[in-house]
Amino acid sequence: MKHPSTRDRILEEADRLFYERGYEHTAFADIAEAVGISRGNVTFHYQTKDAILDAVIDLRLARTAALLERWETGGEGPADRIRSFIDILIANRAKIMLHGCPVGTLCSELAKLEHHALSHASALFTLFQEWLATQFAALGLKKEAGTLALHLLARSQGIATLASTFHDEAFLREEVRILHAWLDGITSSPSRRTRA
Amino acid sequence: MKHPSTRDRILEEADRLFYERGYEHTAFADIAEAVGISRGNVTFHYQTKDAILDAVIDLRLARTAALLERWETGGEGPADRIRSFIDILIANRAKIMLHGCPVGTLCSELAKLEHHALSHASALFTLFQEWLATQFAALGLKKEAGTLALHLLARSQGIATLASTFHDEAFLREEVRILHAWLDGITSSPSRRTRA
DNA sequence: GTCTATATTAAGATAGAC
DNA sequence: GTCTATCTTAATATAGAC
Repeated sequence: MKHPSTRDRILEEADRLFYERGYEHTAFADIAEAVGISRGNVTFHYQTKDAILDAVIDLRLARTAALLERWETGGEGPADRIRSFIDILIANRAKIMLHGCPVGTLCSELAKLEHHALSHASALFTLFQEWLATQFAALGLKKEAGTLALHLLARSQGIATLASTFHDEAFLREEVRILHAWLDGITSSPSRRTRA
Repeated sequence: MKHPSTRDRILEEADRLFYERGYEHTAFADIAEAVGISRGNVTFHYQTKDAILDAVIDLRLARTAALLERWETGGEGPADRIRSFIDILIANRAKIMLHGCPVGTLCSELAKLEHHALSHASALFTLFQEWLATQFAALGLKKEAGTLALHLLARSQGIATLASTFHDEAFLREEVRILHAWLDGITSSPSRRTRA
């Protein structure tokens, strides 16, 4: 890790730039400049831009899986694990207010481009969804676990979209508070869970 | 309206293409082809692409204002007006599942581009927000009206984002059902409104 | 108002020297 | 592995004929 390869540094900068500027708006030259190498060197390591995108998605998938595994093996119960998910909005609020959610904005862009990598990128959502569904099931909500997981994903997405549009931290914090209240309502009174 | 000017036809096709393909991914040539004129003719009517974008946003603002006014002068009360807003997700589901929300996806793209038109485009959100806040205030929720309006906007955004990522109509319909239940909960028991 | 032709810039991608 | 140089394509935008 002390001496990352040029290939890894390209991947790292591409990951950041695709998030900050979007996939299409990021040029080979931008990546090369960020790494401090020539354009030709970038194409030596990754022949096409699509190849970089695929590698970036794989990197994000691996990091997401590792994050979820850390949360899974953590000492807290399923409710606290779901709270960890909700609190990403707070932990990453600075970047979210500038660039939105890295998963949602990538999927939205790829959907508009009708890019074949959309199904690859949407696996990021699926990772979160399945993990969240596992937590809801562990709370005794096995039947609605998948629906609740998608619902929470959608709520997070909407918060990120509006927070980045208005660069509004107060809104983001208020919505996170409401999400925690929603979760509390689910864990304490299961019969009312579909109301929210 | 029977004989729209070339300028209006350019605007109409640009509006559609910016929604379907995104702003940056739409070229002058695409607009010209859709209208059935030459590229040079497009630039005769709109000198720059940014000028087209500004005109498209103005068009959307005018149409949104007209829509909200129709709902406002309609016979139903504030709760039914909010239901009209929620039901756009159903009415426009085919396009939403393909291209997402026209407001949210435009604002997300412009935020990534750091485009100066973002503040112009975000006025679309503000139109909806202020109108929704008026309805919530009319329901006797004057104090929380602004927060509730933003909350509902965020919920709609999240639904549109996931619906377009997964092209999933069942998810969209289920989430609309949950939104209606949320609204019912607010109108019937105000003390629990911030829970959802 | 509409067209063709063109200037200019930038991007993705390739070839070959070192 | 890294660079410079170049090919090719496509995009915004302009100029000028009709």
